[in-house]
Amino acid sequence: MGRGKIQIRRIENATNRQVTFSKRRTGLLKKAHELGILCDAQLGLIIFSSTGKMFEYSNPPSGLQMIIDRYQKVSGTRVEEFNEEKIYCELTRMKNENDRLLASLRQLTGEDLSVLTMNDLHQLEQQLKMSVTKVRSRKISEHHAAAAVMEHKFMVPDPSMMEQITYDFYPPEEQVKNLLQLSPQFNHPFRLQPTQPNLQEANLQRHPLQLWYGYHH
Amino acid sequence: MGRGKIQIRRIENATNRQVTFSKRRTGLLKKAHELGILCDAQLGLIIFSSTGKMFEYSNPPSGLQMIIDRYQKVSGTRVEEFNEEKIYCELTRMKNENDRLLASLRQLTGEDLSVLTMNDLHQLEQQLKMSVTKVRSRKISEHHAAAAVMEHKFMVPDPSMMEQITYDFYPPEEQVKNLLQLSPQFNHPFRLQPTQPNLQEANLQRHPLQLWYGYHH
DNA sequence: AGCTATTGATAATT
DNA sequence: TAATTATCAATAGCT
Repeated sequence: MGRGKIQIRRIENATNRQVTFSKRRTGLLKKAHELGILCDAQLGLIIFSSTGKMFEYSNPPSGLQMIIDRYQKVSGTRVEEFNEEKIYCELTRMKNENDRLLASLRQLTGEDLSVLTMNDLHQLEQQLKMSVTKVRSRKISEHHAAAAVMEHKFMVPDPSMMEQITYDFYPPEEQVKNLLQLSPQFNHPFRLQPTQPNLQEANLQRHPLQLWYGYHH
Repeated sequence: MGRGKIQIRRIENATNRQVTFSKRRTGLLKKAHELGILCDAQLGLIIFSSTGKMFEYSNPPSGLQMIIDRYQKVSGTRVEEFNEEKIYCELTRMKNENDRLLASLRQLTGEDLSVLTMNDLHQLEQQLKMSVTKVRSRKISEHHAAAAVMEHKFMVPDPSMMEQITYDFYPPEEQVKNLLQLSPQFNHPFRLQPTQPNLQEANLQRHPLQLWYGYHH
């Protein structure tokens, strides 16, 4: 229903996900509203975004709470007591997942290699070399794509340009910096130590329930 | 959205109303489902037809009751329920942290470079080169430490050994494998796709309360 | 936030 | 009721 068909699966790009969420949420609320009006139905809708923000809809004259009450009566399985233990288990599981990911990152950045055996180090080095290969390959693709845009056509690689291109791909050693301490405007995911907390959820930051610690500064 | 435009007002013809209700209800549920998947949102929907029949939807893995509970916590003002909402926020925050870490990993492994600009790619490549340097440095330290243990003393580097050492540090290309698909016994943190779930928390695995999903397979 | 090319949903009809 | 299809509506990709 747009410029191209999409697969119904989680949108990985956070920006796209947010934009799509906003658009489709609006569309969904409109559809819900229309259904209630057209067919004289009573309906309630609750949405929690991935950032924890809540949206709700209910068609007048009944409020969402009234619809929920009606639902509770019909379903009759009101769980009075929320199982907090399950949430804590989920938090624990996610924290461990986080720890694993962080340990992986620190190995891939060479920040912490303490637990690795000699054989692990061998394999890690190979992994890194493979990554470099992929990055270089991607750079070449990007370069060609950019060139195509500039020239409004795809360029046939010109041998006379290769030296310059090669030079571009391998900046002088003077440009080598610790990528974990990049300039503030550089804020891509592989930056491990952001200078500020994630402000997308300022409301959450105001209540920093720190159940665990160790990698949030 | 059909053979003709319609006004959004109650459909007086009962048959038409019922048919439209059925069609639009299906469409609404589909839209809700898609929104949940695409944008990683948690949502619940309750519909009562004009004849009193109830329909509901909630996106897995959380049930409608759980979403209602969460709604009650947010909309309600009871203090004892405030802490639970903070836990939800913490879960959300941690999930986003997880997303960031995973994105970083995929960049460091070259698995997903799609969002990076040419400049980012430059910096990422430098980061990877630096990692390789650190890994090699670590390997040398390890080698010396091992040698010291073997000889019960620290060895002074012997120029005649350096060739052999160097060879050890750079295995033949035939040994280069995809480190993300290592043998089962290799279970170090930088392995991104374990063949089995982390069994360190077997007790938690028995209660897999999956509040969200999208990157656990 | 706006703009369209496209896909998706559905009102009318069979 | 279900299937078909001409139309309208929603929205994906871009700017």
